[in-house]
Amino acid sequence: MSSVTIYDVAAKAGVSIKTVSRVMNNEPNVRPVMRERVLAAASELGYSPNLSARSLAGSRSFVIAVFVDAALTIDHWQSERGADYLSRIQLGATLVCRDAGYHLLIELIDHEGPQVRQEVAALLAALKPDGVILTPPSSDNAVVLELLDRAGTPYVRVGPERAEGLGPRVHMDDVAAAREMTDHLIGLGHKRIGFIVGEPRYGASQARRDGYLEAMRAKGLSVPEFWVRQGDFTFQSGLEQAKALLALPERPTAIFASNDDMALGAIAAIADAGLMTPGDVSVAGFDDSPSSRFSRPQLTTVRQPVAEMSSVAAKLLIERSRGGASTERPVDELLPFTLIHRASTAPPPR
Amino acid sequence: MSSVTIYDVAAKAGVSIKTVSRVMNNEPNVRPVMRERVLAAASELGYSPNLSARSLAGSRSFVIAVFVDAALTIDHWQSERGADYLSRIQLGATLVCRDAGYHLLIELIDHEGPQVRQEVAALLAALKPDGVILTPPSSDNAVVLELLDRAGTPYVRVGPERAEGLGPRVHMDDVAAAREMTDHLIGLGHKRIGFIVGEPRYGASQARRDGYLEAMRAKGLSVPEFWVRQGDFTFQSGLEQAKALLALPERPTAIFASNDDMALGAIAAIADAGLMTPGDVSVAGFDDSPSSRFSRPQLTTVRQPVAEMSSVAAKLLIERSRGGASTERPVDELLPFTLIHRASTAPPPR
DNA sequence: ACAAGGGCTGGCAGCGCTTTCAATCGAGGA
DNA sequence: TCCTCGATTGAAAGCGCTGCCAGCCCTTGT
Repeated sequence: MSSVTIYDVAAKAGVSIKTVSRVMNNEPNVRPVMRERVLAAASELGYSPNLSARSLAGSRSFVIAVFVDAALTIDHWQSERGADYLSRIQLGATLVCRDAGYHLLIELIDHEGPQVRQEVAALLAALKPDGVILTPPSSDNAVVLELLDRAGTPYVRVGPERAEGLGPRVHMDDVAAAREMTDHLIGLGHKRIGFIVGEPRYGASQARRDGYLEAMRAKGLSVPEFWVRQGDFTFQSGLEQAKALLALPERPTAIFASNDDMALGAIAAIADAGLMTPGDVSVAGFDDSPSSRFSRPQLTTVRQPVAEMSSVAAKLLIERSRGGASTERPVDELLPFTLIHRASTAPPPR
Repeated sequence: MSSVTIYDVAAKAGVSIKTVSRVMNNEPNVRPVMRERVLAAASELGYSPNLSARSLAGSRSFVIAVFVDAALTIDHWQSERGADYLSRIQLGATLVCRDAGYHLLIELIDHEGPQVRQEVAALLAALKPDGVILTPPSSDNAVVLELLDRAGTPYVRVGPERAEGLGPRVHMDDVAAAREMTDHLIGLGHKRIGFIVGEPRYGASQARRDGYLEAMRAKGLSVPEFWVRQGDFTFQSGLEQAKALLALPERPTAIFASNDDMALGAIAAIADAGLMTPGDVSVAGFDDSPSSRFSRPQLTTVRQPVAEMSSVAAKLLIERSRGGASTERPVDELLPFTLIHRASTAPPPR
């Protein structure tokens, strides 16, 4: 109940509270002897500085906030994608925060509607976080970015659609990833490769399609318009669009879906059509979601460095909150993806 | 940068800061006229009370912390289960917090090892959260519970193993759920029903097995020991244990796995054996994880009210932090589960 | 030997709020 | 009419810490 304060430690160590403060903050200009004595007293008393007091008195709050879209979370919280993506984001950030003595605050933001401005402003005013990690679609929300800038709160945009000039970002190269996966399929001998596009509201959807198209064209393969189908990241849409592809007179020998859920849908469609994966039709996904390993056959897919992105983001923010000013050039971290070759892709039937 | 303080609002409204404080906290004894005037001034200035200051001066921090096991998160963060469970926990709690003006803090706790005590103590001292939501295995960790009690921090245990007497809890009846699912299988005509137990460190594993055994015995069906296989909640273990079951001279006509991942493993094993689900062998799971809908056939499973549990937990904590003292009898909320009948269960082959 | 420049410590004034308690104003009761 | 009580307001005292600055000591330079 009655917790240990800095005064208690100071008294026990026989120093002033200012010295205790110095020790707790790892400031220089404290003799090792003093430091030891204070540390001993602190640990004996089980002292831990009060965050609110630190935040109120000083310029740091030791809090990193993560902005997550409310509608998205609620709509999609049952889908593989949402849950998985968010967990990974959190894992990366939480680990970094814990090690640095920071704390992670999750905030649901309602991006639709007119109250965003007020909501976010209130949040920033109340919390004064040392940094904010923006997940899509926050990463591209003009209002949010403006308020953050105006409040002077450092932030990092994770996986944003729009390019530089909008503040620090940590992302991966969706175009290259899709291109490489397409190259992989072409390398196996596929020439007729169908593509299922993701939910158009996500920038990643366009990027992945572009990568696919680039790779096809680079190899001189024509891409009839009806090979590129519009999905929405759900299993169901993958199922339907794959069915449509399979119904074509000259059906594709491979299907590349922009995420794993849709790829699983495609595998289901292939099975429903009495065909085999990858014997008759290869399937590639994107995300390396947990279920990509549970499917039969296991899915060839692209692993996104989601946890890594948020952990880099958290590190940047913490570093900055410690270091003080922004001495650096604009941050633009590009993290590597990985192609995961599993069993769902193989050479086309000859 | 320079934010709006209570003084600014007080000045603008022509009242004392105390009155502004009263209005912001919805305290009684403020004339409607004053209240209006203050509210107007506050909204014009875009004022939002500083959380740290409130927490430092007052007795509330407006922060609810969620304790999550670190090892679990890291080990299993790739598995369906971990990610899904956690997201749901967070969804429920975050929504409630947002509506109540509270904030959700995620804390990774390292339950193994000797430093738990110090780690948790430091956390509580630093944060002074108004409440803590304990997820398994925190829900049953003696050290954590003791520290929480000693610090006087209210908490709610979500889905704990051990029964009452250990503080408030919100949970579901795993035994009944497993019993009902088993009854469902028996009702379809199955008599030889194999069971795959989950990771033994989880209380839910025992509970579900017990429910299965109860149902079998209640119907007078004997359960040879080798029908009950030890898994560990992973797809792989489900696959292996199901293989073992299928290899039995008189193989079961149904397999009930204590979670969906293992159930998916069982479906894969059945397919590998050249058999059909549910034509030859029915499969039931537990969790209603996203991928339970993506499997072919779609999985019959039990939906746990995870988001509901955490949302109830958050509500209880917020209520208590507002209401003040603990006037109530020990909290013990039992939330209903739901059997989800999908395509993986059917009558046994005759 | 003396001044200048560090390294090390403590003092003190808040940070922006809530709490406690005192003060003021009316209305109802003796 | 005077007193009491409740409803309203405000003043002052911190909450536990950090930022700034003054003061001390000991080293170094000349």
